[in-house]
Amino acid sequence: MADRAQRAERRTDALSRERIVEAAIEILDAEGESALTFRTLAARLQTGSGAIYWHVANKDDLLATTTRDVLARAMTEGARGAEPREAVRAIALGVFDVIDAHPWVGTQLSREPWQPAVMQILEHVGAQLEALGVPEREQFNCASALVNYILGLSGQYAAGARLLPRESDRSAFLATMAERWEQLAPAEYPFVRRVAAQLREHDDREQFLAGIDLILAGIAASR
Amino acid sequence: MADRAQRAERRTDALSRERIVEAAIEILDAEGESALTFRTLAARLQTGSGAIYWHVANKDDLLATTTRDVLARAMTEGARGAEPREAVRAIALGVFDVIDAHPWVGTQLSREPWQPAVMQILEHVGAQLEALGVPEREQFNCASALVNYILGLSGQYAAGARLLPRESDRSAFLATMAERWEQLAPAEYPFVRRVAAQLREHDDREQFLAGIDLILAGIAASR
DNA sequence: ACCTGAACACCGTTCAAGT
DNA sequence: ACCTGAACACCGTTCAAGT
Repeated sequence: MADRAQRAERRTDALSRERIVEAAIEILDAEGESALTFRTLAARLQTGSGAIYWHVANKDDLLATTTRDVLARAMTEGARGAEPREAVRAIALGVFDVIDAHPWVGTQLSREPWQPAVMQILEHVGAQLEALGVPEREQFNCASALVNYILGLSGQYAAGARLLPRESDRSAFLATMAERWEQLAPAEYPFVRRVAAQLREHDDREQFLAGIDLILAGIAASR
Repeated sequence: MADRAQRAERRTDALSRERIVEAAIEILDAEGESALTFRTLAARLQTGSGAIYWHVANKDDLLATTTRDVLARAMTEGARGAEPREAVRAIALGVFDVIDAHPWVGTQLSREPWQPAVMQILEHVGAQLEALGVPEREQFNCASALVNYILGLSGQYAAGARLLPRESDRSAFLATMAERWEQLAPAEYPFVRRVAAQLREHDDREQFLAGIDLILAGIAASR
């Protein structure tokens, strides 16, 4: 009996890849990318920093796994059943919402090429193209365009969140940016100055979706 | 006379923002992103690492400047005169070629939001939209779609180059990737497995351009 | 005003030593 | 087999001291 209780307790306490990844996600969400170190992680798991290396290869491995895990949840939810155009929009919005909730995912997605998380997005987007009537030999280009657009926005959005003071909101950030745009040299930046007002009022999510729709329209047009 | 000669010599030796940025670009090009530290930079400039801080604010400042400088050369070249669709393609290809030649630029572009280098791309792309007949209130969305797509590909391409052994070429890298795609679980990755063969043969530059054309077609279609 | 370079406060990663 | 934690080889950045 004492034996069993002890074993059960041991098991709860035991380090594992899953527990490490879970703790890493918690730190990333609560305190941001810069707060995740092997020392803080070891402290939270009440172990030595070297112990972590028994379960994960290195920091890149750890970050790729956290990213894939968080993204996988969003990927399985949306995009079931729906009409293909709607499915693509749902996948894209799923990714957007994950990055809105966990900006560090956006950073991570553009750090390693063709990492598992990116493959998931590529697969789910690509799976819709057949139903959209895209010829086989153009499917790769179309999927690549959609994925690269999604990754590009992810990166910029995450970068914005990274330099956002924790309390301040996105609209204040956009207002500051818009002001900076308006102060650019008129001769060099006529276009940027013209759209500065739109930056202030714009909704990131809507603009993101507008880009997806543009690519979908392009796919439909060049079919 | 002696005085003048000395002054001239001093000037050549003197540290300056320009010389620092120039040396940083040389290191980045020759040895990659990980080789650029304030210590290697100071050694190459034959000075102390602290001296660099007199001329640049910090490493982010330095990297943002190197990125803007390298990109600015490409930006001013292409895209003059031409028909607006061609101009957009020329701008995009200009960015692609810069990143092909200096992969670290791709990494850098997605690290800070709306940095000078990104503003340059946005301005040049946006300036073509009026001529393309895009209504004012949609110009921001269209420019954003094009820029985010360009940045997304930049990031992936640079990430690929980062883990490429220095001697090996891109096609070997693609072959390895294609093999890995073919070994993914059939049930989970049917689409990716189907396009794996295309990955092996595909041309990055052409695929990049195909994406630009897709967005341009979408812009034309939803006009 | 500009430069030097040691010092500070960190990192990721390794590894001998423990259990 | 798994964990500990000191040690190693780095970083970016600061700053007293020099010229």
